[in-house]
Amino acid sequence: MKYKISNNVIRRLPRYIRFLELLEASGAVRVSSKELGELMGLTASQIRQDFNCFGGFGQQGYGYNVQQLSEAMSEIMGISHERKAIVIGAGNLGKALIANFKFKKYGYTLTAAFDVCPELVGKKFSRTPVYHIDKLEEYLMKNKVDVAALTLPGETASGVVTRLINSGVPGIWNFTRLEFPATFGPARVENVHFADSLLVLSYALKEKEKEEGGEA
Amino acid sequence: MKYKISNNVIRRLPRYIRFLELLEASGAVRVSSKELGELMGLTASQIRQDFNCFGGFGQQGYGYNVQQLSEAMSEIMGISHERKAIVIGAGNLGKALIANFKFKKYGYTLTAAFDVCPELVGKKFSRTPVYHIDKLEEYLMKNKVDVAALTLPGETASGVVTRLINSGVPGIWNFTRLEFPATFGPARVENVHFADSLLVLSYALKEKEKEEGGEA
DNA sequence: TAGATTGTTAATCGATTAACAATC
DNA sequence: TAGATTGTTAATCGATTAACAATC
Repeated sequence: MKYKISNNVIRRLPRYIRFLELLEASGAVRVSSKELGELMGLTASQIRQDFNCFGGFGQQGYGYNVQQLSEAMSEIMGISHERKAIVIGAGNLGKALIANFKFKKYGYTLTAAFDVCPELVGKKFSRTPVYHIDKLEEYLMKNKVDVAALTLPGETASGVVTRLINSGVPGIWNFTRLEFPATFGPARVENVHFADSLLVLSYALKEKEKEEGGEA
Repeated sequence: MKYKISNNVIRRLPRYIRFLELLEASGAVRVSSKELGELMGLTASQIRQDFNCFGGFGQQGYGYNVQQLSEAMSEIMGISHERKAIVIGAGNLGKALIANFKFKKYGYTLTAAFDVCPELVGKKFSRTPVYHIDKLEEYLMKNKVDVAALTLPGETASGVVTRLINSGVPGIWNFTRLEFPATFGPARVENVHFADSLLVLSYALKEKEKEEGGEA
């Protein structure tokens, strides 16, 4: 169970969790790798290989217990670590995270937001207080923070990342147009680039149009 | 130049574009696969292989012209198709897209937003009018739409997708908690799941902690 | 020309799929 | 027990890397 798990596998795990929760919600108690594969568009073989990176969750002749498997996957992703998050930048995207993102569901408590805008500082959104970004170090000194979500303009992001790392924040969830390396000094970074996915969609549309043009 | 390009390559292209634009902005005129590889954390070999899926953009002994290459990549992604987009759901995330996302930069014009909320319907955000979702079919009848961004609650997303597809919208940019297949009937779908990336970050943090624990 | 770097072929590596014995 | 389905090994496939001749 303990060597290096490939990145491909890791990135499939959250997807497994989502589908398993869906199954759970629909009342399914057990699922076979074949059924799950059909649902998710994967081969049964791949699913079994993926799961067996972490040990045997199934039972021959039966399949997998949906709830048990779902919990095991969540556990592997570290959902029970009781982590703390902050949001930096309380613009629309920051507010979207504050108001709608289910931090709790993924093991996080959102403890604060930061912004420069005087109209926002001092307010609360969905019970999350907004502090001035100048108070960042002070806050980090007093409060453990595992992940900072960057929802601020790209121009200012670079400096903020330096400050976060200097204050020992280990996780950066980056929504800005900048990209930081996955391992950035002592920190771990996840970059989310909306534009990338829109471009991939554009490409798919182009391909589709070509196919249709070709057929006609 | 014309067979099937692998998904891995396609998903790397937007990233190439981003780094090339960065280089361009920094005033670089030429770049070698070696330099670009060091910048992006890829091998020079892989970069040359990727580019050569689409034909020879470089020049032996010289490298690649940054601007030319960047434009060629953008072109491959179909950036010049002059596409139209709408946003469905004008909550925080919808507003974030409307206000901050550079649709133009990626070849899109954002033409409308839709919502159910009476406080929003009839208003404009950053020059984008918000219509009632009941008017969706009417709007789609009169206006070509290539991509609909779904920034509404998951509960209502499924029905909206059916309506979009019935009205012939070919592209779905899905930000809800639901997941649709990449090819969903005649439509092409890109799913964006914030939670997936946060979980991957959680996993990375867990690994980091384990390493540090191990060393100590 | 000599040096650099591409485009491209060949080699390697890793990931996915297939197969099947183990076993519930 | 017979049937189903896992866990796991072996085979295949595809993606990445290495190598090098072509050429700017």
